[in-house]
Amino acid sequence: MKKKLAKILKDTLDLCYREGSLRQVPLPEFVVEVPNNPDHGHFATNLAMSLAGEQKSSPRNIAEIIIRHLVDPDHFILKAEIGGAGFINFFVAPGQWYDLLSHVINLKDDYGRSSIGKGKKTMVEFVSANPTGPLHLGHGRGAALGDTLCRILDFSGYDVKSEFYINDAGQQIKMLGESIYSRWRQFSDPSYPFPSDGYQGDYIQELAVEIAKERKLENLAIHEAAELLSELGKDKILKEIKEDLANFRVTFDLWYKESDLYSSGKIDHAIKLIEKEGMLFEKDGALWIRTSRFGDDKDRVVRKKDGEFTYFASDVSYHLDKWKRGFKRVINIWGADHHGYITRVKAALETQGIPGDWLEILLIQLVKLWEGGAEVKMSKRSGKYVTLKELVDEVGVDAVRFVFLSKDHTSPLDFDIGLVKKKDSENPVYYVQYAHARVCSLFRKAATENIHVPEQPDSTLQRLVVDEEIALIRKMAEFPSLIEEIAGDLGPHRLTYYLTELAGSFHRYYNRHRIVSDDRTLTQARLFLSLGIRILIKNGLRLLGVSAPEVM
RNA sequence: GCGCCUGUAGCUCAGCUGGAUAGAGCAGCGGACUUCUAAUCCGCAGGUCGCAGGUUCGAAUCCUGCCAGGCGUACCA
Repeated sequence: MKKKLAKILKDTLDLCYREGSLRQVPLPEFVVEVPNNPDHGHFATNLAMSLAGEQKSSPRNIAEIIIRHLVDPDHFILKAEIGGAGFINFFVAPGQWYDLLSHVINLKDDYGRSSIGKGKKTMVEFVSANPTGPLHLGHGRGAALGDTLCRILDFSGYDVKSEFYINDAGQQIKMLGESIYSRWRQFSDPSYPFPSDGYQGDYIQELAVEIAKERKLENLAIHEAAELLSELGKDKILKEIKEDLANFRVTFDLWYKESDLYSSGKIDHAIKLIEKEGMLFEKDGALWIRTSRFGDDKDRVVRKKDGEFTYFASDVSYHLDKWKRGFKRVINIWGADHHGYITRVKAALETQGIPGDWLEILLIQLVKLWEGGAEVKMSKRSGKYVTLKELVDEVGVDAVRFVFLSKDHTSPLDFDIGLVKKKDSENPVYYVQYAHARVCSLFRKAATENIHVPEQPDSTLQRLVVDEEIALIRKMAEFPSLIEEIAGDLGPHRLTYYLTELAGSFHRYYNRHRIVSDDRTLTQARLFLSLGIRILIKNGLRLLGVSAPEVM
């Protein structure tokens, strides 16, 4: 509806230019928005104010000219007024609202779907946890965000793929094997030393027990055993990670192994490409990329003097590979502690002429865990952190996803276990889900009274005249543009707020007005309205990966 | 030192990319279930938007400088 209004305004300006009542100037930026104050109409625009400078006339004057010339062949606008310093406030004709509600009901699950993505090939890479331990809450936050972005981008017409990058090469995997080996030896010899920076969690012992049952470790040399344990341990942990994610309603289209970059020679190839551009040099026995040419503080090592590639090397080659695979929009979700990495990766890509804005990196700020007023320190190595699985088992997928998604990812998330553990109430997700269940209950009630709502909305909609009813429909109208905006700015937390507001408006309406009553046509009209609410909540929750229960 | 993120009600956070009187949820106080689900609703109270300048018709939002907190600044991954 905002778009329709914007078009009317543009047509109106054209008319004014042709007529000479306004000086022809380039179209200024202006917005059509929903005012907070209902007295300010259903929609408002600042068009006249943003024209004022170029027109050398007062905003209110211009507003008056625009209102007088409004090009509105469909009688979309009921009335237009000047407000404040020069806002134009629009009141939309009631029939438009009924049309919109009908539209929602007809489209059902597809209401809000769009094609603005134009099939653009897009990748969202997220979680990408090292297969050296179970997922923690930070991973969970990234998982919820990435998964929801995929759902929203897909809904908005992007050709989107989700990918998990598996760091299955390098030092940390070696350390995993050594850690398991030590724990295994300690079963028979408690004094056997444990690596100082080994993985501390209980899961290491569990893996040792499990693998010892499957394989004979006794006959192997230390390094052979450790290598075997690396391999098997990594696979088992990865399997567990996949299960935890699936349980969290997160699935991936693609799993990409770091080790494949080595075995396929892609790292060597990437380095050759960079060398070809003259951006590679040798110093102190190591190989460096001239990332400082592209905004980095200093140059970075890709191959150490011991001949091993750095993690940075595989990351560069990984991203060059993403480019080669033809992705036009690439979104990475990283932990905030990786932010120092952004410039150097982008710099390395720029040596190949890949523009910096091709890669969108979202940094997830920390999830801080509180229990009983004290902070619970999390550390991947300590093994003391609460895992995603533990939290999900305790609170449920719906609550965890909703809470994770309800904050902008740029701000740290304080997660009070005690509070969220409570399964009964106090959790915003229940507020939204309850509205959905309530609507379902209304339909059950109506059925017992032998009231059946036709498939297609009809003229009874005209019985919807109360302010709250129009406000609800107006709220529904915002959904498609909200989804479009989120597909652009990647801030899905706004959807959780939207749903909370929508549910709130409905709860308020429900408490104030009787829906199923003796008045048949009114009942039918209100059930249509409720159906619209149900569709919106279900669609919104689906995009968040949260269920919409019919009974609570 | 340098870089990134953050600072809005007692607490946790929104604030639609510069708009009209800054909003929710918790927590506090007071109300509403013989009536469609009270996991709900209504009311009260709570703010120098970290501080100081600047940009303009207009700033929580943009620019600069401070202050405070978090994270990062490896030939680690």
